[in-house]
Amino acid sequence: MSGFMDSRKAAILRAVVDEYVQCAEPVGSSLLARIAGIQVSPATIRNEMNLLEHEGYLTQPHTSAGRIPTDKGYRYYVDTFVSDTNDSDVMQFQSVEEFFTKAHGALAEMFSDTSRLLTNLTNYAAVVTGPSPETVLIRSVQLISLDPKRVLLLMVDSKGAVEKKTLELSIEISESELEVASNFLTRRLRGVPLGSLDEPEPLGEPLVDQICVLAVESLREFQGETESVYIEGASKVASAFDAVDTVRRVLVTLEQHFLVVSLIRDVLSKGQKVAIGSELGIAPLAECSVVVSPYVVEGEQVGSIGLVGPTRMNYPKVLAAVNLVSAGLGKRLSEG
Amino acid sequence: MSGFMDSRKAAILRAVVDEYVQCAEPVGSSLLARIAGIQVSPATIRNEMNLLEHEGYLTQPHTSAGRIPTDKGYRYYVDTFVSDTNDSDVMQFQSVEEFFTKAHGALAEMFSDTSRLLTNLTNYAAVVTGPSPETVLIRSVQLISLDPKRVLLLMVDSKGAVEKKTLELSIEISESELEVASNFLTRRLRGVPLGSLDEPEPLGEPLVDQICVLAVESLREFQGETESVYIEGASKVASAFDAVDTVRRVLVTLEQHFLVVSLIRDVLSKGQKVAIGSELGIAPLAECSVVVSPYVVEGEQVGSIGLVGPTRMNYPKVLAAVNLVSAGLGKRLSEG
DNA sequence: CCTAGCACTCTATTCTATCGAGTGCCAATA
DNA sequence: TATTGGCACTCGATAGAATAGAGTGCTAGG
Repeated sequence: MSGFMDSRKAAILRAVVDEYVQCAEPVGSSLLARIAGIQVSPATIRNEMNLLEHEGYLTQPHTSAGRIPTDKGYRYYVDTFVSDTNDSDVMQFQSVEEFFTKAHGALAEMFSDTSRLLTNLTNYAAVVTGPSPETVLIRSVQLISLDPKRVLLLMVDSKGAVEKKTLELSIEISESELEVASNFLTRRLRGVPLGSLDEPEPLGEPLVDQICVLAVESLREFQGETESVYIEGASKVASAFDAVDTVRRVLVTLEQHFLVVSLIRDVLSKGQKVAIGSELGIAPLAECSVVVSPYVVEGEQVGSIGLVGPTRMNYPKVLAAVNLVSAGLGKRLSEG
Repeated sequence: MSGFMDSRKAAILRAVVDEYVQCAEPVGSSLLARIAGIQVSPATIRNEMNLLEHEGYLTQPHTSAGRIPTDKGYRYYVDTFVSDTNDSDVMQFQSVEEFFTKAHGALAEMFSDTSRLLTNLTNYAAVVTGPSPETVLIRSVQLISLDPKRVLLLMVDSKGAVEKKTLELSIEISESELEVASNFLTRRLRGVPLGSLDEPEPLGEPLVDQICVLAVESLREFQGETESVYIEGASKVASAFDAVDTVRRVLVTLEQHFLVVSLIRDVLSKGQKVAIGSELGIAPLAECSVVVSPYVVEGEQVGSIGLVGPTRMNYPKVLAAVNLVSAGLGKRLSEG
């Protein structure tokens, strides 16, 4: 067992992945001999494939079938043959470019539209996570009277997102007092990260102070809510697998947003952009791969986009799409 | 052919639907004779079922199988046996009640949480449509300075929803001028329906007037964006059908939000709460039924909720759930 | 080191036979 | 006249056997 990957073995592995991704059927030695740029006989290819199987890169569904890649096989393929540079074809590039120049509107729509764009580009499920609360700064705080005992708290953050909440008061408060409180809060909290809010010093006016305390309390709650996730492409999942069981399992998993978010976070924290099958550590997603990319706004990484498809996916194309969309989103958000 | 539905035939039809909804298998005469409260022999039941088939209420998958209901059969069942009153069981009622008393937060989250509630109650896909722009009144308009030449326009509407847009100015404007404009716009536009905005009379200050015109223009654009749809429960669709093709078709259709919205609108406009299979007039949803209910806020019907499941669904339970949730949502929105 | 040849394995397909659920019809019955 | 037991019939579902073919591993010879 020469547990070592010479260039011919690598070429064969590559060809198996390419072929299987395209046709979804186990690929045999004779097919490879015909197709690939490998000028050796099927018998030689069989020998190599045998080695590749023993080393864990390929597997056989059954004795008399061709080979399909294992997760380890995909991993080698991705690490060796898929470049992370944006060498995508021009058509895609243009459509993405166009999308981001035309796109405007609220942040939430921006994210969900981006998610839809990515799912349509790739035909797999797309995930876009909004900015995490640590990177969000408070820009403005407004208090708007709904009726004498209820006030709407509005917060605008540094990314232009708006959060709101209704405050219930035990006592009545006048519009002018609200204005004082609004101004005080905005002046005091502008530029403060949403993640690190402390109590404001009292102003001396009991009514205003009371509402300020209430407001800061509520602002803290926004911390959790700014964690937003946009997942699109359920129908693509149904197209990607032919066992309805698998479809169900994957969709159920994707509906647990926190799970998807932490999954993406985990992949990124390992410095990876791709995670394959068992690498995900989530049983229902054993047949899935995830491709992720953070996006950068004004030099700062604020969120990430991801893609969930079958392990048997076109990695080069998907990686290019994810890179492109994350770059586009970052650029767009830096401008607006 | 006595093309007339006596009470025994109706009872048999009812039993077929009940049984088929529960077991998903064609039901035969002997099973019915055992189960149902019908005290006649299988032979008699066969005769009745034969009639029901010829009249279009039942059908046979193949000669030697039991019967399953047709769309017409389901329709008769719903019209005859399913009451539209809220006689749901107490457990459900409590959990829904609890949800709506605890629920708070932004309108968008309210809707998507409601959609999730309904999909979890019923195990089918849920749709919640937000208020249509005609019924929305402006409550407050705020202008917030981002930098000297850019201003964030915020609008709060009568339902507590917030819309925002960044305005790009050709000239610089001071914070105090912004405050004047904010106050003017709020005073002038409070209570005006978003659907019918006209130009404000000029105030005399050119800078302020210019930004007011710009703001009103932008407010008009919000009209389209307040039309919101929240669809949840893709994984439930995957569980409801066992043909992956059907799952794919249904999911693709549900992703076309405008289609779903107009579907619900159509059903409601006919004064119906249930539409079954072919009645929907949408080929990919031939195997689906839709249950809808408008919800009422402060006496006015502002939106609707809907449910999409297989024709073979538990209509009484689903109708109760939809009614309950729509009532809860309406009540909650009337308060907040 | 490569490759042609060959025996072998195992799936997928086809065909047949059989089983059994459920029917429609008819004659008997209350 | 309405109901029912009896019965022949239909047809899908299941199982078994035979076949074809794809692809393999191994070996021996270039």
